[in-house]
Amino acid sequence: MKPPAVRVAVDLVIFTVREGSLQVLLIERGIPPYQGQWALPGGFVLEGETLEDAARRELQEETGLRNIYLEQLYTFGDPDRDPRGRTIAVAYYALTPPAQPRAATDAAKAGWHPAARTPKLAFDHAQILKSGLQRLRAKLGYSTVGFELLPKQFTLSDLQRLYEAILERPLDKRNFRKKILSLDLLKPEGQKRGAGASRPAQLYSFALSKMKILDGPIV
Amino acid sequence: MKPPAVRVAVDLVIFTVREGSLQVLLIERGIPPYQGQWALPGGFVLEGETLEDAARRELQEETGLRNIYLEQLYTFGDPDRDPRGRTIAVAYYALTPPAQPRAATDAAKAGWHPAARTPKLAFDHAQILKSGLQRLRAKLGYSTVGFELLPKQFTLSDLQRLYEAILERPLDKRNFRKKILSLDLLKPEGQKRGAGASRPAQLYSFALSKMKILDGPIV
DNA sequence: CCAAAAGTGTTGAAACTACACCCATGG
DNA sequence: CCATGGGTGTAGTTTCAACACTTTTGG
Repeated sequence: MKPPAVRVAVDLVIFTVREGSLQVLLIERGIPPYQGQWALPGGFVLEGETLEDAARRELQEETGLRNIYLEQLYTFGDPDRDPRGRTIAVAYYALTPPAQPRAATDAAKAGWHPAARTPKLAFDHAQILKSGLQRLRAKLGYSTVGFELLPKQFTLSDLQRLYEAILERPLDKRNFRKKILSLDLLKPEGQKRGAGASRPAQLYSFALSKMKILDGPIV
Repeated sequence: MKPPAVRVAVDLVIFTVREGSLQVLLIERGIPPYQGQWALPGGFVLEGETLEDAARRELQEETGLRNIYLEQLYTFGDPDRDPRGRTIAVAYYALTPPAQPRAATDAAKAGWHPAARTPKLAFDHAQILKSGLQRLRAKLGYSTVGFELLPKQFTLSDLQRLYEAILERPLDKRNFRKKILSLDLLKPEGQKRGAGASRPAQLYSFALSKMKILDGPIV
């Protein structure tokens, strides 16, 4: 028996935190199969491209996002996951600060949806999204991935709200701040956040340029 | 540009702990490319097969091992990773108690090698092995994967030696035993291990049928 | 002066680390 | 009786969880 030829796609679980909830970018499919249904952005791996190259190209083509955090998640290869024929999907997840996704090149609608309550998804994308969620939540607890969802400058309250939105549980303010500051990962900047009638908050930026796996738990 | 057809392989990082060290199963390649070099066992995914099916089939064909712990690791897809043409490899890792690998069906030599010092490996298998090692070490710390490397009955010293072999550092005997027993994962069996001129050790078996992610760290 | 969010310490409980001796057995 | 590995407890330290009031600002 000789190896069958297979198509290989990359699918992207792109997360952001907006309006107090974790959201995921979905595309409304313009063509069959699953025409009119929502799906994760993705596309086929081309000749001469690494898997990560393909993921970054799709990211750029479908959303305009570039230079954001990207990590391979899992590979889905059930023989009947795509009605058009054998296709395996290498899933990646990506994290971005809140941003307006550019319309996809093929004019399909793209938009943010709460990750906990999406519309019905095409293919096995519900399962892919679920793994993305699991991974993000787990990694939030022992790495600095969370910082990839914030703009360059942010307050400790911003960071805490982000953790609370993703983990879907409240965190103790004093303990959270103590823990984060003790990690020595943040550089204080100038004051701001005069927004609203309240005391302005210290702005910080992330001291590291790359995601880091920590020795102990954050939360 | 239309999607190119690609071949999809599964490669297996099969670990065991033997003679006090973590070892990995390697096959000596009988055919080009990399003829005569050592490689991870693996093979192509066939029609109608899920990825995990393919991995279990290869496991069985190449080593005779069945029903052992198997988990997807990472997918490697660099365009030039196989000189024969575009091939992506979905890597799995597997854990087995010490066992004699059956000769592979194609009569290639198969054998255990210390995971820390293997001969030069074919393809990008050194990189695949490295991810397998990383994952195993990480997962040892917060899950029960370690138990998959032991026979049905074992002593606490067996378990501790296993942890020490994989992590390559000594652990405190009293703290280790306290921690493991407090997890309430082990069922005591009848005495034994009269082997040698020393006090016989309590035998235990693993109380769970599946690998479990724990709430806190083991080590 | 009021509303809103920022900022700040302490205390009791739990978990972790380091550490040394006696026990049961076979030869 | 000796060598070998099995088995056991405590004390000091660190980490964690719970908890409430004061500060700064804009309106």
